Amino acid sequence: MAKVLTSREENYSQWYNDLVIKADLAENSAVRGSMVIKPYGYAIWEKMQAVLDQKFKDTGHQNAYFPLFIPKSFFSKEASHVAGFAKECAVVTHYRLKTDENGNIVVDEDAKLEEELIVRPTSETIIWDTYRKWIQSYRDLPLLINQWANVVRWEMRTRLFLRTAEFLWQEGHTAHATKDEAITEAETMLNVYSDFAENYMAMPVLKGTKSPNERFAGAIETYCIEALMQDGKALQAGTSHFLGQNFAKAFDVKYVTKENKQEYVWATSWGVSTRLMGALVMAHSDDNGLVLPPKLAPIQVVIVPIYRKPEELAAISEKVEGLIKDLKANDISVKFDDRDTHKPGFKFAEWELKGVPVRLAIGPRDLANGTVEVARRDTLEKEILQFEGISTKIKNLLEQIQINIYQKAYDFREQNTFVVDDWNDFKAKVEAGGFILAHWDGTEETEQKIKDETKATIRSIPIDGKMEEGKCIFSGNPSNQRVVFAKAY
RNA sequence: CGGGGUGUAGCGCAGUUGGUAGCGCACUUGACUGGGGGUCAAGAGGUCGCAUGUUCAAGUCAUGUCACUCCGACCA
Repeated sequence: MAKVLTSREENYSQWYNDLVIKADLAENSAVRGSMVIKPYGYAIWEKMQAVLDQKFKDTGHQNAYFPLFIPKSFFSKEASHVAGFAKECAVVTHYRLKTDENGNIVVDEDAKLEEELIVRPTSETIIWDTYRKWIQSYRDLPLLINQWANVVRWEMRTRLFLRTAEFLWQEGHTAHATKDEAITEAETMLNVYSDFAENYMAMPVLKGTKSPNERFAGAIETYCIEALMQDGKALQAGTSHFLGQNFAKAFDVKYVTKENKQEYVWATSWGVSTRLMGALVMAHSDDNGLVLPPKLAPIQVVIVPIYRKPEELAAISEKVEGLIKDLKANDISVKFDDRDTHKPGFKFAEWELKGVPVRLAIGPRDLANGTVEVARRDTLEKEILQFEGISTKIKNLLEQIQINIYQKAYDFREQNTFVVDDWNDFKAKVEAGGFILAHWDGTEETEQKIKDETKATIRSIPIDGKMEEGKCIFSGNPSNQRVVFAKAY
C-alpha cells in the first residue's frame, strides 16, 4: 500500500502533522497560528461537544454566552491572573478603517478606543464582573454556568489542535456559598472529564492536582487529567480549578447568608478545548491513519460496494438497503460509499486514513455466497462473514473496538510508567519518555531545577496516590508521596 | 525574541556558467478497467512572494522587504 504519512518512528511530529492534514481534520490558515477546522474534523468535535454538553447539563449546569471582548482594566483586578495571561493577549485598539490618500486601507487613528479591549484568553474576569450583578443572596447560589466559545492566546509556537492561537473550548464558571461546595464542584467536573476521556475517547488519564508552578493563574488548586501520548510525552487533557475567593474579591461579588451576613462567593472554573482532538489523534492512530473510537467516529461503518457494471451496483445497493436502515435504527452512523469516481482500493485506503472503525466490502462474489467482508480499523483484521444477521455482529464489533483501543492505550501507559528513585535513572527515563513516579520535596525551586536539567515537569500529583515516605529524587529531602514527572506538550 | 530554512501550476518539488517555464501527484476528456491507492491517450493550468537595482537579457546575480515554516526560548 502506498504510504501518504510519514511513519511515527521516522518522525512522530511530522506524522502527527501529516495525519491531521491528510485525514481532513484541519489545515493551517492564512493567519499565523490559526487553523481551519475542516468538516470531518469538526464533525468529531461536534460529537465531543454533544457528549460533554449533556454531561454538564446532567450535573446541573446551564449554557450562556459572554462577550469576546474584555475591557483591559478587568485584567488588572486579579494580580496573578493578569501576570499569567498578559504576555499572550490580542488587543483591540481601534474600531474603524479608512482609505488613505494612496488608496490603501489603513487603521483610522481617529477611531482609537478610550480603553483597549482584550480578546478573551479566558473569561473569568468578564464573567465575575457579571456575576456581581447576578448574586445577592444565598438563594442565588450555586450559580452553575458553562459557555462554548472561542478564545485567543497569542502563542509563539503553534501546532494544529495542540496549541493554536485561537481555539474552541468550553469554560464552566460556577459560584458557591461555601469552600467545600466549590471544591466538590471542581472535583465533580474533573470526574466528568476523566469519564469522558476514558469512556468516549478511549484514552486513559491520570487524575491529579498541579504543583504551584503549573497552577492556573488565579487558582488556589488546579485539578487535571493527564494522558500519555504514543511518543512518551504527556498531554494535559483537561483542567478544573478551585479559585477560592480570589475572583469574588477582585470583582466584589458578595452574598448575604441566612444569618444576614455579607460573605464573598467561592468559585470554580473548568475547561476542555479542541486540544482534545490532538489527544484523540495521538492516543490511538497508526501509520495508516486515524483510529477513531466508535463512540466519537462521525462515520462508524462504511460500506464499499465492489462492482463493474451498473446492474451489479444496483444489486448490491438493494442488498444493503435493509442493513443500512437497521444500523441507523440502532443509532449507528453508516455511509454507503457508492461513488463511481473512485475504485475500491482507493476507498479502502481513504476510509482507513480517516479512521472509520468498521468497513464492509460487498461484491458479486458475496452476493452469490450470501457473505460480506468485515474489516476492523483498530487491528486491520478482515474476515468473511455471513450477511444474514450481520447487523448484530457489527454492533458487538463496535463495542469491542471501543474496549480494545482503550485497553491498548492503557497497556501502553502501564508499560511506560516507571517508579524511579535514582537521579541518573530519572534523567535516562525522562529522555526515553513516559510517566515517571518519583519523590519530590514539594518546593518550587526543586521543580524548576529538575525542569532546567531534564525538561521534565510535574504533570500531576496523583489524587488517589498512596502515601509513601521517601527522599526527593533531586534534593534528597523528605517526601511523603510520589508525583508524576514527564516531558509535556 | 534568538538561530536555521523555504517562497516557481491546486499540492509536493526540480530548474546547471543568466538565454522561450519543467517533473510527479491532483485536475479535464475519452477508452479500457474495477475484491487494497489502476492503465493508455489527449488536454488545461504560471505576471517564478513583493519592490528596487545590475544586464541586450533575471526564476537564476545584488540590495531591501513581506510571509510562512522548523529548532530553541516561551507557553497553567
